Parts: sequence; C-alpha cells; structure tokens
Amino acid sequence: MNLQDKINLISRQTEEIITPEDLEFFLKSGEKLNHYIGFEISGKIHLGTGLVCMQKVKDFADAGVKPHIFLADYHTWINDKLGGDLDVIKKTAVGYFKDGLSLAYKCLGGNPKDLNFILGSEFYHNNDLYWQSVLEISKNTSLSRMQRSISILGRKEGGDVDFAKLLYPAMQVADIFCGGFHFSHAGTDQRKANVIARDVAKQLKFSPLKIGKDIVKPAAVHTHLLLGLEKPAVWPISESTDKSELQTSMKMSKSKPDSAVFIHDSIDEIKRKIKKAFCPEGEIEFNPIIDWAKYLIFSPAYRQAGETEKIIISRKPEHGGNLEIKNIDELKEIFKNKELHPEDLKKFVADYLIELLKPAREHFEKGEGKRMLGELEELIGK
RNA sequence: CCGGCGGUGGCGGAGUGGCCAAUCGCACUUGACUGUAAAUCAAGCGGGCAUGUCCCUGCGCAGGUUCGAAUCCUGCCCGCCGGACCA
Repeated sequence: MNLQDKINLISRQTEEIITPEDLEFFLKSGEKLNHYIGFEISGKIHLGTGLVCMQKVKDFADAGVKPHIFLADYHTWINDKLGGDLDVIKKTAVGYFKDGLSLAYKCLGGNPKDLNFILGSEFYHNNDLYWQSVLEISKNTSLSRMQRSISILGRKEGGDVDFAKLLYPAMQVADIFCGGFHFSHAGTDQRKANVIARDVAKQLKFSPLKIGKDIVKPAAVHTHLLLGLEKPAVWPISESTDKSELQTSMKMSKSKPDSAVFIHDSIDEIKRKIKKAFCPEGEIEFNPIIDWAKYLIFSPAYRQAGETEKIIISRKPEHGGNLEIKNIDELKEIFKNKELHPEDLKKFVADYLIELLKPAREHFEKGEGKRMLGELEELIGK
C-alpha cells in the first residue's frame, strides 16, 4: 500500500484529523507506528463503538499501524459507571467488553488477533513513569481547562463533580504518552483530551513521544458520533438553531434506552428500535436513519470506491418496486425528493444490520457470551 | 468538628398531622391518526390480583408521639453551603 492509500484509508469517514500534515509525517517516517483508542467500560457496546470506532481501528491496522485498545477501567471507576465498583469494572473489561469489541471487529471483516488490548489498571501498576506523567501533564494545564475538559466524561461542565473527575483528563492524556501512541483515535466528544495532549506534548520530560530524536505531538483522529434514534431535543429546526449543538444533543446514548442499537441486539430488538426511530420524510440532514446508512452501510469499508456490488432496497411493487442505489449521495438525493419512503429505508437498514451483526449476536446468545452479557445486564438493570 | 439548608415515585418537583399511592411537568407504555417515526388527541403509569368505594408496600434509615404521620419528636446516615480546627 502506498503512502496516499494509507492516508486515504486513515482519513476516510473521519470528522477531523489534527493535523493532516502530522498524519503524513508519521506515515512517511518509517517508524513502527502505534494507534490508540480508549473505552470506558460503561455498559453495553453500541454501534458507535462497535462499528464506527472499530471500523477506523481496522483502517489503521490495514494501513500498517498497530492498533491498541485501551480498556479504561480506572476511568470508568472515576466516572461512576457500573456502580463505581472497580472489581466489577475490571471483570467486565477483560470479559464482556474485550469479547464484544473483538466480535465487532470480526463483523467488520477484521481478525481480532490483530487487536492489542491494554487494561488500564495493569498498565498503571508499579508504573512510576505513568503517575509522573499525570503530574507533569497536570502541571502544564490550568485548573479551568481541566474543568472544561470534564465534558469528555460525558458530563456537563459545572455539574456535580467530585475531585477525581478532574484527574481524569490528565490520566487520559498520560495514557497516550506512556503508551507511545502516535495516533490518538476517538470520537469527536474526546477532542478536548487530544488537544491537551498536543498542547503539552513538547513540555513533557518523562514520557515524550519521539520520532528519532525529535519530540513530536500525537496526531488526533476523530470519528463521527452516530446519531441517536430518538427525536432531537429541538425540532423542527429553524435558522436560529445551533446546528453543532443540535448534533451533539442527538448523539446516541446508552442512557436513552432506545436511542442506540447494541452489537448483540436480537433481530426483533433491532427491528423494533429502528421502526420507532425518528425519521422525517425528505429530511437528510438530521435524520438518524440516513446517518446510519451513511456510516454503517455505505461506509467505504463495505463500498469501496468504484465498487461493483449493488445495494438493493427492496420495496413492494405498489411502493415503486426494488430500488438500486450506488452510493450514499444517490440515496440522499432520492430520499430528499421523497422518492423513497422512510419505512422502506428503515426496513433496509434494519435488515442490513441484522446480517452484519450476525457473528456478534450469535456469540452472545449462547454459552459463555450469553452468561457475560446476562451478568452485565443484571448489573446495569438492563 | 460546628452551624444553616436539604434528602418524596425513572427524573425534576409539590405536599408540611387525616381529603395522599401522594398535585404537576418530563420520561415511559398502549390506542387513534399518518404507508415509518415525529406532532396531535385519548388512556395508563408503586406492586398484586378476585381490577375493587380491594389488599400490600411506600415519601433517606431506625425508633417514638398520635385514633391517624411524607408531614411532629429522638437518634443515625448521606448531600450542598458556610465556618472552625490546623498552619
């Protein structure tokens, strides 16, 4: 694979690369490159994590960058997820979560053996360098900036926070440097942490990131946050609506039960959730189903440029009969012109996902997988 | 450690001795309407069943006063705010 192919692969379907120049610089350097993405063990794995993030992980792997999946058990503990019980969190991390991400990777055609999992608490154990880095990062970041950064925990700025939560951003940044990761990959909601990482990069003495003798900044790669299936907080939208705010308010969330599909949802569950999803006819901008079609189905992962495979949306004859679609732009155009009814689109998306997620679903519906999932559901009250 | 305020259903938030299973809003469920969803309207929304002017549980926890307590008293736990101590 040549340089440009690698750049294209890593860049596609991203919201942002900080910076494209750094990306190119790393790929040109000839060094062995490391990718990183960290996950809180906060509950069931939804498609944002399982398909969108893991697809990008696969892109990195395919481009020859070694992928690392950081199971952030300490961060999860700090963020009071899973009852704030560290033992439970650890168990879930190395059990359910690791398996779930591996299965999701498999659904995408990847080989789970390529993934390198790191458990936070193990990584930190007897690791002076790590804690020194946490302090060094903290010394180079203001309190107010840390306070602003707690939005990366999925919490509102100025909300109730205990002090540990202010440590979280510094820890996340230290994870990047101590792991020696050149690429920090995350959803756009994690932008603040990655920007802090870049801002402090050149001031670190204990665990700087280096290419040759030069201290460099880690490149940040931000992937899309899938839209939740529920009606947005503000609707209909007007000219005064803050669109970026609307976008973030629409993000899929585990706390909103039916806004997300999980990688191991049953066939009926997938159908049910998608059927009741918000999907205004002719609306292509803030429409979760269109969004899902774009990122989960017409993603270049499955639809390579110049592809030959057809995508067929089946319809009853009285509704126009089967529809052949080449790419997402064509789909949007047709939908916008109301030539495709939302219900037909929904059925298509649901059927596609049902098929795509088959390996994950089957793993978690029997044996050890079922047991782990059951335990987790018990814990989070389903 | 001291003081002030506060802890009510999934959430927000009323109620401050009986009319309270607990106003109201949100969320949720169901039905009507749309070839989806949304919006709108109607019903339900602690648990149980024999579905009733029925039973049980219930307003941080544990006791107490009273014919009767979410409401009063005592103790404890937790939260927020302020102060003290320390320096």
